[in-house]
Amino acid sequence: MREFKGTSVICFPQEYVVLDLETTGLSPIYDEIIEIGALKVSGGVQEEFQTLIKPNRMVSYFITDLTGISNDMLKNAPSIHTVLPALRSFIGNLPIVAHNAHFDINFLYDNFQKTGFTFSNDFIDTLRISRKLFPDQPRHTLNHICAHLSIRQSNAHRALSDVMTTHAIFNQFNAHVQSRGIDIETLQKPAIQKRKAAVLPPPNTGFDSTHPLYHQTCVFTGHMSQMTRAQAMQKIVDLGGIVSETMTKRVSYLIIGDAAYSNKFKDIKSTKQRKAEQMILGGSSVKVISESVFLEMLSDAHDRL
DNA sequence: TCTCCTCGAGATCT
DNA sequence: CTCGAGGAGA
Repeated sequence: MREFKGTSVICFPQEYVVLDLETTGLSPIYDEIIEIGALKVSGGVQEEFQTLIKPNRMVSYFITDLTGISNDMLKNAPSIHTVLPALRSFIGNLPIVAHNAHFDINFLYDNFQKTGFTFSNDFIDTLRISRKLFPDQPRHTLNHICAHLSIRQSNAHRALSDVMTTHAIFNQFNAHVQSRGIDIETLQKPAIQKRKAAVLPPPNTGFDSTHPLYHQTCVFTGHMSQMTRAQAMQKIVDLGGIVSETMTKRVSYLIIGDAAYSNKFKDIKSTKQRKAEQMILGGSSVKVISESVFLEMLSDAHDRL
């Protein structure tokens, strides 16, 4: 489905089309476009595209309330089929800039396809860029970004107005990247995956030397159901224990998460568990325990406090 | 240590 | 959809 859909890219090209749609709802399959707004930036010149579109069914009160677009306003508007050819030539092969671009791209793709046009333009999603540039921001809606960057919005939820807002955001993102010398390539690539869960030093120095985990080396396998692996590691460190990544002869406990494996690996033991069983056959005293038994050992520590 | 895969959580558009 | 976590295998 949507075999020829373009790629989501992160870049700040010289030429592009900022675009926004108003629709009868969120579903590209069941809902229809009622307004198109676009701004083409090409060769240092800006050109606007704006039109209302008459859908085949009524616009709900919710949408009229949200956008200010009423059925009466759409009464004499052109149908989508008469608008699409002009939009297609307006856009050309330029990349599309939009906020939550998949929403607009999917609507356009489906409508273009029905009308016999191809649409495989790449697209630049300001939502995605915002999350990359400002990961500490709690939200990345158009409204939140505007407040954060001190951008003034006018007539929100009308297509061309939102286009201008998105364009202002896009320009500020560009300036932010330029001024800080942020490498676009590193933005485009997925973030570097952390291999190890971060574990902080224990808060206390006086450990309970009688606790069963004290000075014991522990290894995890499988998904924990009651807490994250990082939290479990922290518990062990806080009790004076040691966390290891690999099964070696100095490991005392292998802790198996209770959460189910994916269907594909159901009933298949992890390599860590097989290694532990081999070691036990060879005379090792490593103990293989379930997550629930591990949790009991932790609560045992609470009883002593 | 590295790459590839799967899964779940969380978020945005009208 | 995007991303991070975690497992598997080399």
